[in-house]
Amino acid sequence: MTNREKIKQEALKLFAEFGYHQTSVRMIAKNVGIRESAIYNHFPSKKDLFLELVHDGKKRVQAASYINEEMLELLNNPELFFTQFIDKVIEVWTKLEERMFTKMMIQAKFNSSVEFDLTLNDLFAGISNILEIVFEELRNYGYIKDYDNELLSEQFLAPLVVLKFRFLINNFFDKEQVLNYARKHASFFWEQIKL
Amino acid sequence: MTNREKIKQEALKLFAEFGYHQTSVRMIAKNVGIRESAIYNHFPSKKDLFLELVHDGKKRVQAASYINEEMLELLNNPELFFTQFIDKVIEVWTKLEERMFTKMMIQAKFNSSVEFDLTLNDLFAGISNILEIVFEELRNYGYIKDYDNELLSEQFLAPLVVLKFRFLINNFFDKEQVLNYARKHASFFWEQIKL
DNA sequence: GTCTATAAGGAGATAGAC
DNA sequence: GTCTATCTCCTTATAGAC
Repeated sequence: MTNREKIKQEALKLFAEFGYHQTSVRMIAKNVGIRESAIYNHFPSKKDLFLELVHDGKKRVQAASYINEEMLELLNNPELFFTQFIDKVIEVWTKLEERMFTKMMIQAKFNSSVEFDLTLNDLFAGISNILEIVFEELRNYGYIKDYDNELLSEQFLAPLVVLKFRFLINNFFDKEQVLNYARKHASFFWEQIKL
Repeated sequence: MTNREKIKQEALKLFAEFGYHQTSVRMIAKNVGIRESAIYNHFPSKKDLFLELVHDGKKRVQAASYINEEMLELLNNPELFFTQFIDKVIEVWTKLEERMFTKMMIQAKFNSSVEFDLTLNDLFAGISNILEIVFEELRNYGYIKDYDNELLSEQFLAPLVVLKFRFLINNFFDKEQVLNYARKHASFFWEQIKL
């Protein structure tokens, strides 16, 4: 791993834990094992380093896949589909890099310090889009009651978003516990909307 | 208004907007119209000032009432009850002081900088407790399906929490729009759980 | 590419006059 | 209680040797 990559890795870790402003270039350098000034050989400024992390994370978030071919074929068994979908979402969300990125993003969003081109909605857009397609299909099959796709998507997602925020803040989570919680909510949701 | 009160007012405003660390004692003093050193006549340190704001906010949150006698009598008309309950919650949540305090809290919680004695759950404990009582009553009356009170409470609350986070981040909201969104979700929720 | 040294400025906090 | 002046430390960033 090059020093440039190490810098990005440590920066993400520290930005996520302490926030952008509370993380100094000195801290990043120390964690990498180089001097502060060496960082400026790779990035013109602290802000540019941050923006590159945002850019990387944005691409990763947009590329994240919460669904595959096999799962789409499970749509005729919605309960099973949702179980697998939830597992996939939690699997992606609990990856260390994803957690650090989201935490860094949310902190930056809350205090209007650094401007950057990624909204909170962008973080959940991938899942929302899939959900709306899924509900459309389920409705066509006559499996669910007739509600607005967007409303259904928000209702399904909200408890998961709250769950995610909670474990990001606590900086600790038991993956099994998170999974159980998410499955319970998905199961409740399905019970409500099924025909 | 005394200078001490002014200091607290401006500090809350700035901590909410920029976060604890990104707000300097100098900024607070400037907004009040005094010199930095004068602040130390009222508070031994920046941290103490912050902790006093947390203490005040905590008391306010714990004292917040989302329900009254008349509303409890509406429990035999749950749909109307939930409409009024939602209106009350949004009314409390959209108050300037409440918004600033919550935003300050969440920022402080996300970057584990200052330690203080208030969890994110505390912020929503008041509403959760009422909801669990409400669901207990509604079940006794035979109005709703038999689900765990805690699960129902979380499902009801989650979309509202997400809504709150969203408008805190955007720092702007149209109260009518927020109300419509909240009512729509409450109405959906009621449709699902009613017998 | 990394180092040492340093600049320039902002931070929290204090001393002492009024 | 507020002021001016100041201390000490930490910040981002740069210059120039190796």
